[in-house]
Amino acid sequence: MSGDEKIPDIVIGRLPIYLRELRRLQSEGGKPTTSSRELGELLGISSAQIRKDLSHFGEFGKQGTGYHINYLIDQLSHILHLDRIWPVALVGAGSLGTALAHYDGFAPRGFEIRWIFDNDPGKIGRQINGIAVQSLAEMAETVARHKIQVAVIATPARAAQEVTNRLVEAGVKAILSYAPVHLIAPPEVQVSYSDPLTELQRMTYYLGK
Amino acid sequence: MSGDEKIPDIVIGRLPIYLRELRRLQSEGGKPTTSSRELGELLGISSAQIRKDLSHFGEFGKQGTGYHINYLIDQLSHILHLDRIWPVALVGAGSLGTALAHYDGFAPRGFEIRWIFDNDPGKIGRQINGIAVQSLAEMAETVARHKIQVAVIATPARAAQEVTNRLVEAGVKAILSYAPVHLIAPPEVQVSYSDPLTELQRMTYYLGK
DNA sequence: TAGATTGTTAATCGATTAACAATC
DNA sequence: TAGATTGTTAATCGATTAACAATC
Repeated sequence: MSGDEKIPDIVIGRLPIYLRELRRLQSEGGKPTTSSRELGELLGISSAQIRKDLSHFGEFGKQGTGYHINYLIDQLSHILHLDRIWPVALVGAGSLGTALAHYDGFAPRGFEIRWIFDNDPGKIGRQINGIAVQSLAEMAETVARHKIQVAVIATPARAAQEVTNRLVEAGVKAILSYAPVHLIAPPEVQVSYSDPLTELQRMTYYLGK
Repeated sequence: MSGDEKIPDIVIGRLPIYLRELRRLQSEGGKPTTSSRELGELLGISSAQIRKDLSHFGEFGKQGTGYHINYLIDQLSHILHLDRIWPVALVGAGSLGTALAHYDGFAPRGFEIRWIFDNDPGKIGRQINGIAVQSLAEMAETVARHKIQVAVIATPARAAQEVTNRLVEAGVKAILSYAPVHLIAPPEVQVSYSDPLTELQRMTYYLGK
C-alpha cells in the first residue's frame, strides 16, 4: 500500500521492536533473510500483523523468500529517522540520571547524551561520563542554542512538570520521562514514560493474592 | 457492572495510572473528592473511559459528587493486590541495577527489593543499599525457598533470556525487564519491559528529519 | 430543588486476523 | 515446477465515545 494515510500510533510503536529483533538476527549472522512468520514467533506477534504493519510503508519483502534482514533494517531505520545522530539532553543527575549517562547502548544507536542538567550545587560542574553537569538555570538557553529536540527527564516527580515546561518552551520535541507523574505538554511534543511502579502494579493484578 | 467477565488488559494497565494521579490529588489535600472529568483532564483521558474502566470492578462513585479520593485509592489498591508487601528480587548489579536498588520509591508502595544477584565475583558479597549481592548460582534456590514472585532484570541483553528461564523455573510470576530484548516466557508469567531506546526510536518517527 | 455526575447502553471507531491470489 | 511467503482484502474482534436516565 504505502500511501500517505495517517499511520496508527500503535503501528509506529511496534517498529522499534521489529528493528531490535532484526538487529539481533543480523548479529547472529545465521542467514540473510527472515519471514513475517519467524519474526512473529520470536516476538509473540501474528505474522499477519507484521506484514500489515510493514505494508503501511512499502513493499519490503519477496514472495517465497521473506525479507532481507539488512535491507529491512535500513528501511525501518530510515522510517524512524534513525539515519542520523540525535543529540540528547539529560535532566537530573541523581542515581538514575547517572546510570543513564553511563549507559553504553545509546550512542551506537545514534542517541548521544551531550548535556546534563541538575540544580544541585554539589553536582554542577562535576563530570559524569565525560560530560560536565550544568546548572538548570542554563538549560533553556543551552537547549535553544543547540536546537536540542530530544530530552530525558530523570528528576524527582515534583520537578518534572516545571522541567517539561521549560524544555518545551526552549524547543524540545520529544521527552522520555522517568519521573512517576503524567506530564502535560502540547500535542506536537512527544512524551513517553518509564515508571517501574506502574508496571509492577499492573502485573500484580494478575498474581493471586 | 462489576461482573466476572475477563477484564481487558488495557484497562488493567490504566488502573495504576489512575491510582498514581489519585495519590497526587490526595497528597495535595485540596478536597476529598474528584470526578471522572477532572481525572480525565489531568491524565489526557476521556471521562467516559475512566467511568467505563472503573465500572468493570464496581460502583465507586456517587452521582453529582464523583469519587471519594481516599476510598477509590483503597479500592484500586485492593484490585491491584497492593494491600500487601511484594518482596522483589533484582538481577544485575551494574549501574542501572544499583540505581534501582537505591530507588526510594519502591518500598513506600509495597515493593521491597530484598535480594540482589549478579555473576561478577567483584560484586558478589558487596552491599548495595544494605543488601548483600549474591551469586547468580544461588538465585534459583533462593527464589524458590522464599517463594519470590516478582523479579526485576537489569542484566545485559545477552544474559536476560537465561536469567528469565531460571527465574520462571524457580517460580517467579512477574518480571520487569530493562534488558533490550524480547523475553520468551510461559503465558502465565507476566513480563513487562522498559527500554529507553525503543521509546526514543518511536518518538523520532514524529520528528522531522 | 437545580446542578452535577455517575454507570450503562448503543453506536462508532479502530485494530487484528484469516484467507488467498499473486508471485518469487 | 512446487513450495513458500508476500501484500491486501474483507471479516471479525475489541476498544472508545457519545448520550442519557438515574440519582445524589
